[in-house]
Amino acid sequence: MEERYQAHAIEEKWQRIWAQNQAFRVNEDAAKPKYYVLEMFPYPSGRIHMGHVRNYSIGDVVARYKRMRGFNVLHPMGWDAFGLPAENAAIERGVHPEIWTQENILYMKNQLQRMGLSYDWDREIATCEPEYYRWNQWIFLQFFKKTLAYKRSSFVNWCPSCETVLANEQVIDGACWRCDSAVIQKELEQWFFRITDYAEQLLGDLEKLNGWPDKVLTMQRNWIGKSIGAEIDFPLVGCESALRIFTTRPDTIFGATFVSLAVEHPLALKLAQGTPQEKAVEAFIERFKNVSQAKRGAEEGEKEGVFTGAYCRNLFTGENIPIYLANFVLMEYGTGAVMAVPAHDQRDFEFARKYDLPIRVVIQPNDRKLTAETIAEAYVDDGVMVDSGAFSGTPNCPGKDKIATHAEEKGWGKKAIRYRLRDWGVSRQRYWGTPIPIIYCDKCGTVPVPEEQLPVVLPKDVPFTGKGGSPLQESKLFFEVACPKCRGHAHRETDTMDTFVDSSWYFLRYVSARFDKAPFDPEKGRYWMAVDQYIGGVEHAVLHLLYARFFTKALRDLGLAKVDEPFTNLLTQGMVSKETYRCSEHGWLFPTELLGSEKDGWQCPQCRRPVIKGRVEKMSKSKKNIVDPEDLVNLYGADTARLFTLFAAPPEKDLEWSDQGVEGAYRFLTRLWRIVFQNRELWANAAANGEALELPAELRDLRRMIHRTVKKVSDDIENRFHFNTAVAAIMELLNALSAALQGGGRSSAGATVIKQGLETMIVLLTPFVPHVASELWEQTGHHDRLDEVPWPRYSEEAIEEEKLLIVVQVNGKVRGKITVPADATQEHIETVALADPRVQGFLDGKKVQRVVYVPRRLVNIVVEG
RNA sequence: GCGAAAGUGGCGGAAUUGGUAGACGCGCAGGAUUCAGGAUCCUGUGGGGUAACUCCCGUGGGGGUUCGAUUCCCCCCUUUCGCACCA
Repeated sequence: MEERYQAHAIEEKWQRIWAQNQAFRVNEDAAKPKYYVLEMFPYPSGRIHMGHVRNYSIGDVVARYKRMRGFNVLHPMGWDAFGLPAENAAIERGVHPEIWTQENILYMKNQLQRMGLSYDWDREIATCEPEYYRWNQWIFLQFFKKTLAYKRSSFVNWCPSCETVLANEQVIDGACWRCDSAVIQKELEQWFFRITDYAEQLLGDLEKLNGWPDKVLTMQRNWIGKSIGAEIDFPLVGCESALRIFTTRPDTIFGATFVSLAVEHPLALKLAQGTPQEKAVEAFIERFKNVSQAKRGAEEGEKEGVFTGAYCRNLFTGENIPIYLANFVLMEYGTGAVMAVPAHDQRDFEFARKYDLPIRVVIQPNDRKLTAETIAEAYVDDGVMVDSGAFSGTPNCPGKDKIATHAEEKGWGKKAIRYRLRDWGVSRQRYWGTPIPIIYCDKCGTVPVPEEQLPVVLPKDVPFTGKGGSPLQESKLFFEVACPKCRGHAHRETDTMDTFVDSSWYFLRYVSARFDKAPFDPEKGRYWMAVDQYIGGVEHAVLHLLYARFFTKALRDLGLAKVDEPFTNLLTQGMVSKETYRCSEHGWLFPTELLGSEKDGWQCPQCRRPVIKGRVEKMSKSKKNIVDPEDLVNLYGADTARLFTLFAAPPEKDLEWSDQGVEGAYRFLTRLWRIVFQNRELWANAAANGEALELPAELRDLRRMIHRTVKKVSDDIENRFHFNTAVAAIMELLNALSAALQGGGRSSAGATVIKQGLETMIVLLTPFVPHVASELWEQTGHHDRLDEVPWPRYSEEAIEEEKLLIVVQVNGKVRGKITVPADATQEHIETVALADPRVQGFLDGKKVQRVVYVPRRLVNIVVEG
């Protein structure tokens, strides 16, 4: 090795050593505490991006730290390998999705390995392999048995021109991504998972997740959206049946002056038949039925509706009230019908004003009196029920339950709880996903594929045209099949599963990645689960994390998983962003193509107009502000890439890219290398251990700093994940050691302490920059591998200050600083503080009213005036 | 509109329970070294006043609690994110 820091040679060397020694392979070991750290696995899109580098650097610090702390660490990696881009590549370039995916995996695996990430690669999985997705199918069959998987008709995005189903991300502004035709909603039979069965548990168990960010918990809570209320019947006038509504405000029922229905409501058209309103209702339904809910009220929530011509009875008031269709009522929530209380619901209020419907105040606030004529908006807060028959005078909160109870007693309805959460539609009319293991027989109907016939393997002989329905229909070998029950003519389900299914249990697969009797070995699951630390982007705060929680609970109820929750602690890392440049004429520009200079202003290479330095934005191709990690590693090495992303910001915050910041990280490593390398003789000459030595004051200070750095770095990693401050503390230690080395006149005691400081620093750096740390460890004569060295300990005694710096304030302003022995009494400290000449100047003979003493920190002298 | 988080030097960010605001890094300035450039090392670096010890101001703005507030409370402004008609 040369005296110069050669990142590439070092990194290749250590990656080879780790691979040869299988350094990060783990097995169950009852003797050690286990620790399962997991980063969200990537989609093999082709190349890793900065977000991956950041995510996996954070995870690797945790994994390496815990290993050095004596934990048996499971740190696996795999590939979320099914999905749309592979199929798009097939359609656009004629590459088979499998080839495309496997090539990407190979390339990206190499990129990850060049980062020096400490994965147990023996446990690598790819969800597109039959050995993996057969268990998706197996789980589907268990769900099917328990009716957790069921089929019903539902709407999909449909491009009439391409004649194909579109995924949500293929719909751009309501148009097809390929041909730009308007997308319509088409009804298809689809498979669903009954996640709503678990709504209450998914909500309740959020309480257990103390290690999750509040933000994510709130998002999940809102997504599940529990509402407590009542379902109440409003009998139709001139008809036997009744209209059932759902409300969370039964206390306002005496103010219900009409009822609103969703346009999809089954009775919407029927009610109008034979009335003068029939034509108007038909037109209204026609107008809105193909418009997605998001667009229906796009114009500032403009409320629109139409009278159906029919009436129903409010059983509480005995009145007959009109039934309207309204654009803002959702068929999917509640019953698709709501009682409208204009005085106490803003939407109903606007609707009533627009269509001149009666407004009746039935809740009065305590501090003023509302009248229907004077209110400018709905009153939605609490108060006392008025004009509510026998319930008048009741505070509205208990009133909610009283009304609901009354309705139950009379047989008019029941108490009800509703969730915003919908069942999870898992059918995709796609090729590159897990085939749904179902067979349709002409005689026997829907027949599950027998478990012993799994996996149902994806056929290879499929054309990728981007037209028509699922490509699987085109494979005769796949499609045509004998019924497992009657051997008669049958065909396979051609839908595949949503790729979120794959990622809903992959963390369980890692515990026994090659197990072939079940999705995972329950014994190993018992040892490793739950994931102690999960790390990934906040964009998965709802869907992926909710589905994974659902699967864990469902697999627990099947007797497989033994935990209620999959992820004990969750860290959501911020995104990586960078400044952008744009020209008013030519849009976003790469910084490398700009003309001019930072100082004199940049110019557009095409039109020479001045370029505006845009905002700092998330790195994206379209904004042209991407930095490719591969370039970074080629230029500086993996350790620099890791160090920069860890040092520039704490993990949960956004990280703003800075080329100069990268230079700074690299400079630190070269400096570290140089200082250790140039002082190698320390290891030949210095005594082994400085702890027992009698040291002069300045060396005691240095030793104290070494111990304090160990404490600081340990705390920052362990308790806060604040790697930036941990790295800063190590930098400070290097600065102090460097100063001590330059102090000259090095005594043998000094050499011993400095050597110990440098060694400690190398060990502390291991989780962050494992390659250069390992190499320096070896260069300084160690024969053990650094990743197997235990994490350093600090001693409370060595951290203890000998002298204290006490701040002296006068009336809360710092006026002096005094140094006292650590064991000085309060009395002594106050005396010294008052005697300080600068402090005296501010006291100026004024009367001391009070002296505040904060132990070991400060004295505040309060004087008059 | 509702909900959440945040606002600190030229920049990224420190200050863990109310106790020296600006650690560490970047940038910048000066110096050393060098034929020169680069690299490296040293010193300085919130703003203002001062010959100087020192003093005044300063954590988005305004008020409050406190001996003492970046930190706690109230009001306002800005930014980011999430949900957006869920009855």
